[in-house]
Amino acid sequence: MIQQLPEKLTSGARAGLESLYGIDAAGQDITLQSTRKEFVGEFTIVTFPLTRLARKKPEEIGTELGKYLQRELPEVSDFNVIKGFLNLVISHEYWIEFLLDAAADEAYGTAEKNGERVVVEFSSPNTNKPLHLGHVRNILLGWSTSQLLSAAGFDVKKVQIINDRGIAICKSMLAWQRFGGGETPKSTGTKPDHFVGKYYVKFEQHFQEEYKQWQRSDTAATVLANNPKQLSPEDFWKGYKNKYFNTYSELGSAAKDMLLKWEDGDAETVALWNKMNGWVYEGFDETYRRLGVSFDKLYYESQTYLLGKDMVEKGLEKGAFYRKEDGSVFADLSDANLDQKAILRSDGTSLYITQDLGTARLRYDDFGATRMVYTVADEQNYHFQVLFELLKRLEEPYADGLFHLSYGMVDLPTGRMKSREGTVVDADDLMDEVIQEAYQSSLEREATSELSEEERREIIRKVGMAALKFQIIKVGPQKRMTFDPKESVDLQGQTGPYVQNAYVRTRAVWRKAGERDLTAAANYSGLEPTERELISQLYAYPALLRDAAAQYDPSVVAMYCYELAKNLHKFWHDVSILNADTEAAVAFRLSLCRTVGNVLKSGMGILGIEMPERM
RNA sequence: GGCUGCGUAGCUCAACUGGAUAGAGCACUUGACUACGAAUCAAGAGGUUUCAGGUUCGAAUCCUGACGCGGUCACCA
Repeated sequence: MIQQLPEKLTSGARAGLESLYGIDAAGQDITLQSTRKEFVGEFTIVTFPLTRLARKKPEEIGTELGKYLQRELPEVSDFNVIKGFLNLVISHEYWIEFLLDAAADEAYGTAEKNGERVVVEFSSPNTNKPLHLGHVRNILLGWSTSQLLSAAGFDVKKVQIINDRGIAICKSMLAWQRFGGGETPKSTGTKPDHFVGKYYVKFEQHFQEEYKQWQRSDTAATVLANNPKQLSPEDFWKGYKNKYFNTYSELGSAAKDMLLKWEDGDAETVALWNKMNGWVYEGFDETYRRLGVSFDKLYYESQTYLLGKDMVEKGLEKGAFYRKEDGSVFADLSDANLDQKAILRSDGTSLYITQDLGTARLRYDDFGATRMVYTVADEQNYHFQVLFELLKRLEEPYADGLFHLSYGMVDLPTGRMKSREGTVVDADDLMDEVIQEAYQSSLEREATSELSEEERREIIRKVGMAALKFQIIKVGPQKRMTFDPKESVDLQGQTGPYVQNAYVRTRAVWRKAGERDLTAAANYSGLEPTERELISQLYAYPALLRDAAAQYDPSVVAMYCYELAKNLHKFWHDVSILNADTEAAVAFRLSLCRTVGNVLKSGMGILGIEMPERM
């Protein structure tokens, strides 16, 4: 279905301006917005900006333009003017026809395939510890954005780059080797990624212990005495930790040795590395499965970390980069307000940014995508500015389609999550918690009592996950958010289950209605305000999806679903459906329920939230 | 300190990108189940949109400055 009302109204308004005032309005912006719900009408034209052109008061323009539109456009049945606002009422017939069309269209709202391919990266964890709340926001955001782009017509490929190498995983490996005593996830009954994470923590504990002991040594005393800023020992040692790790620490050098061995391809080390990463992936897979997300392709840093040198060469040839005397390669981005940036070390080895250049190219070669979206927290804003600028200077074919889906970090009510202070909220625990809460809540209800135990468990899972997901996705991506676990288990108010409940109601009434002949719906007359509200909201859905996709912002969809659900609940309360006065009203309202249900399911589906048939 | 983002009800968030009396939810107070499902609805209370200027018919939104809170400034990732 083509959305044309806004275009018709604005072009009609332009024609009106020409006919009424002889203004050449071809290039004139017409401010069209949806009418606020305290006023009558569905669309509003703001006439303030037109006063200069027409040389009349805003009210007069509103009235004259209103009359013109009512006369010229069959879709406009009435209007009213309040100050500089011309509120247009859309005709009953138009709405009914629209609704019946939409009710018959299963895919209502989603766009035709546009043939353009986009790669969306999200999650991209390290393999040394389990996923936590921060990853959850990343994953939900990346996933829902993928779905959104897909609904907007793109051919989406979902990828992640797994940071499977480096010092972090070596710490876990070393700790397990030294302190593990041969235990395994199976032997301890631990989820495998948590098992590996436990050894990462264990490494840190032993390291801290070692560090404390060392601080009492003579060497340490000398270091402390030479402390240039005269800090207190406590503060000094805090900042010295990395230096200690790299120079004096036995555990530190053992971990670094392990990394070197890994880089040399030492068979034993690589086997250990494979074993522990394998455990982590097993655990991640389960978490991803529970979150309901999947990927089209996984990139592993161990296979990409040497990439990018050909890009460096290309940059040198193009004159975009330059080589210093010591052999290092830099790009001068100062004209883009981004400074000098190192691209290659003087020993010729890659940097993080080098690797990202190579990976971008690799993805292009793999998928031929003209757009790439990176779902990464806003602490890396600068990095992506640099990366995108470099790719632009390399004149890569996808350079204009790069987007950093930057999002704010997740805080707890107690402040920032800190692994060292044990305040990190684990993803698996969090899911358990919300599902448990949904279970408690379901005990008070009868609605699902005749279902089997298994069906009820499935509903409870959907409800709990909806609460968690909606809570996170409804916040705009750029915004740093405070996540209160107590609120995430709320099932009432502005929540996922609230929206689910609206859907369930639309399904319940249909179950009761059975098979029906709905042809009478076309004869319905006398739209209630709550029905008009629902219809114009449904009408806005396709454009809303398009805009949300253009902005890479799934929170827009979440808010829309909430508003639609809210109006459905109000409608439900205000009017009778099956007991309506006329057969036409029954048929019409059933159609309305069907379409609202479809759109709710579609919108929430984009967010990765499943709709139960009962709850 | 340079660059950058943010600051809206007690709390968590909106505000169609410059439009109407700044809206929701939670929490608080009150009312509605003999109704197609009350995980619902309705009502009340809650605001100098951090502050001070400016731009204009009109500012939470744009500009300048101040204050406050993040992030980032490696031949780390």
